[in-house]
Amino acid sequence: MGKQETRDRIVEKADDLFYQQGFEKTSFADIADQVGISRGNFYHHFKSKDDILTAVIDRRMEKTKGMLKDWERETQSPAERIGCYIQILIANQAKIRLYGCPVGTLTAELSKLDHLAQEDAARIFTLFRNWLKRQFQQMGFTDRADEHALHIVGRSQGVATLYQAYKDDTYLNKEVQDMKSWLATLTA
Amino acid sequence: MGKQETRDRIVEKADDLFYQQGFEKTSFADIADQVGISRGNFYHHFKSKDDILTAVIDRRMEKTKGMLKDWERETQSPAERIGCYIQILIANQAKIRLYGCPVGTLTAELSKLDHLAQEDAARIFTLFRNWLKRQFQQMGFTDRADEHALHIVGRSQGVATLYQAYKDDTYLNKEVQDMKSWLATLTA
DNA sequence: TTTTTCATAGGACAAACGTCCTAACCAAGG
DNA sequence: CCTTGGTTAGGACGTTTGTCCTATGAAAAA
Repeated sequence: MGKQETRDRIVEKADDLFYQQGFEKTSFADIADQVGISRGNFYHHFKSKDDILTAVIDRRMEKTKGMLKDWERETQSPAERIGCYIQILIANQAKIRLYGCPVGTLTAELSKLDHLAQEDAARIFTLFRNWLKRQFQQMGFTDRADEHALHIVGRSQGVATLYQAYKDDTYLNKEVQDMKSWLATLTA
Repeated sequence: MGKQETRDRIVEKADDLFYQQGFEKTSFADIADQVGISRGNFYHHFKSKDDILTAVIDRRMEKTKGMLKDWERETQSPAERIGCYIQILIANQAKIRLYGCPVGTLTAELSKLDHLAQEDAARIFTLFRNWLKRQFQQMGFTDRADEHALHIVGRSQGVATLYQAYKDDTYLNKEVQDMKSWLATLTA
């Protein structure tokens, strides 16, 4: 197997495990089991666990960029695009129920560990933030575009956290609806 | 030193460390160093690490109950009491900046670990939820009291998460103000 | 004073951790 | 064919983990 392929599979499985178990809890043995390679072989691809974390964050960045591009292609208006963002809570409902928001839980964990990569993880938030900001700007909100962007990112985070805690579908749907109403009244 | 005193000091320090570093990351050695006792001595007070976690959650429950009682004593109206809750974000600003919300981050971590105590941790949320619900009921919201309670708990969570990620004081203040405005329009 | 109780220290224990080394393997190039 | 380059498996390493055992010391009970 080529080097790149193995590397990609390591990053993919590490990504899943970091999300499902947390970074600290996930060991090389866990990742090796999932990928199907030996423990010692890791250091031919990554020089440390932190190195894998960096690769995982890069991967999430790229995947997020791709998703945002997809949304732009699939929609007609900026308001509709913001709707796509709000809708992730529903689209990823099953995973959020178990593991929370991948971005929020990782930044929180890395922040506690005082890990250097915390800022990198927060950049995924920034990706959404700036993209949403652009949508609000296109809607005509020149001054408060960034403020609105942060607002719905924050609210989504809160909903994800509480949904993970309570696993209450009614709450999730209600809040998603509420955010969409907020967006609608903003437009009007 | 009496048994109860040592036990209390262990729980107190463990509480801090679980908050600051996370449960998984915190070892017996960490706690022992903070308390100033030997590692082996732990098992005279707790039979496992999970046992300490249970004690820490109990402690947080009691402290939360005390805080809610304080708020009831210090205030005149239910709306003012809800204001106290919103204000925690400001009161605990310095800690939230570094470690996030103690309740939200713990439940998220335990949920990923598939830990039995996850439900116990979520009960601290319920403490706030039911208390807020009662305040909303006293304000006259009979039907939507619980809904409103969950709403502001969720929003606070989101603000805490994003504040921990960005450490942006302007955002924090803006969102706190926004929640207070929401409360005010609800009253009107 | 002698005896008993019990909180404590310190180390043993196996397992797991991240890291590193080396020998075997296999495909491509000569 | 043989040689080379790089991917791989497997295990060694020192450390740290949660857990447990035992001897010590001091205070309380006799």
